[in-house]
Amino acid sequence: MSGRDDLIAQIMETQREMQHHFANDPANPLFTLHLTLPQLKTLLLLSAHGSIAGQELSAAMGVSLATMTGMVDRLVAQGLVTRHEDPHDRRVRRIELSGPGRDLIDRFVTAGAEKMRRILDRLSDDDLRTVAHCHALLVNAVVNDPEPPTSGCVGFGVPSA
Amino acid sequence: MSGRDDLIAQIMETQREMQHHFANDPANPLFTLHLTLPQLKTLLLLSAHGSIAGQELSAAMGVSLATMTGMVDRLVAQGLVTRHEDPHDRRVRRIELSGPGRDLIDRFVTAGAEKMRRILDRLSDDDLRTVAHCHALLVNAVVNDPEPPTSGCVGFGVPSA
DNA sequence: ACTAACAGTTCGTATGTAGCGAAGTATTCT
DNA sequence: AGAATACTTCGCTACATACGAACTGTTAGT
Repeated sequence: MSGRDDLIAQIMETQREMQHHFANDPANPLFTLHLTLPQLKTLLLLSAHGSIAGQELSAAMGVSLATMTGMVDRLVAQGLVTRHEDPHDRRVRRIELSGPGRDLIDRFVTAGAEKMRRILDRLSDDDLRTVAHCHALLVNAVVNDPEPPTSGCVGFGVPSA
Repeated sequence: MSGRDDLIAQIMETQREMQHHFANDPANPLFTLHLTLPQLKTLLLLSAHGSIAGQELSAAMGVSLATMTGMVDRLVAQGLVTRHEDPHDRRVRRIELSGPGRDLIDRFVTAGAEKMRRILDRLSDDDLRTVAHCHALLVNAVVNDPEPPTSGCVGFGVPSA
């Protein structure tokens, strides 16, 4: 095993440790979320796609159009999504996150930010620069990852720098 | 605004960008999970506590004991948790994650690890050392955070590094 | 203009889960 | 022995997901 492999293994292990630490935190929003998993999946899909047609959304969710209608009805009722007629084809309904829906997903996805900020506040100037440098190089690599995102497993074991 | 504040704001923003990137990934396990949110909450609680008594678990979940019995029944039926009589008090049932339950939670919490590994594989030796150093200092800060974990919001916007 | 295809909604049906309180059973404590 | 405790079962309610069939409105093709 090379030094590189050791370093990578070490990084992966510390990453894993941190992820578990956060997942187990009672402040994890999963502990207070008042949605069902299919609803959360829907909101995440909308977050990824922006505006999407009903047909596409039901296909992406893997359910029938009739089921999707009911689900969107309930999300609309909660004010988390909006539904509009497509300007180019009046048969089509375009669905997207509402402001509150976007806020909820953002808070959910970026959970832990306050704790992270607190930790950054306590770093020395040098360490802070190291972290900033590290983040900069990793965000570039993550966002520009040439592999199709089907090969990895993602979730709120969301790795970051 | 000081240079430190700028650095911190920059880190938080790149962090947020990465977290959204991963959350939107179709490989996010939230898109394929066949559990309900209360079930997932239960599993995460068990992950945090190890072995826990039925009464404690129902209190932590904020539901009645009768409800918790049903929920644990269904998780036992899925092979994700085990239930045993407490050796010190035969009235008490101790519940804990089974092997498969532990695997599922680990995979869930550390989702994205494969993509992360791929990215690390492509870093230069110098950059890899930077990331390792950064991880080392942050994991220490995260795990030893003196603040009670009630003040922050956590989830799979799980910051790392 | 007419017809077929398409997108979405409504309706009826089925299933599963969460949630409760009351009653029952087994165990522990006084 | 009796009271308190921990859990389970039962009966009930509510909600959400999921489906296919039928329906309505719109678009595209002839």
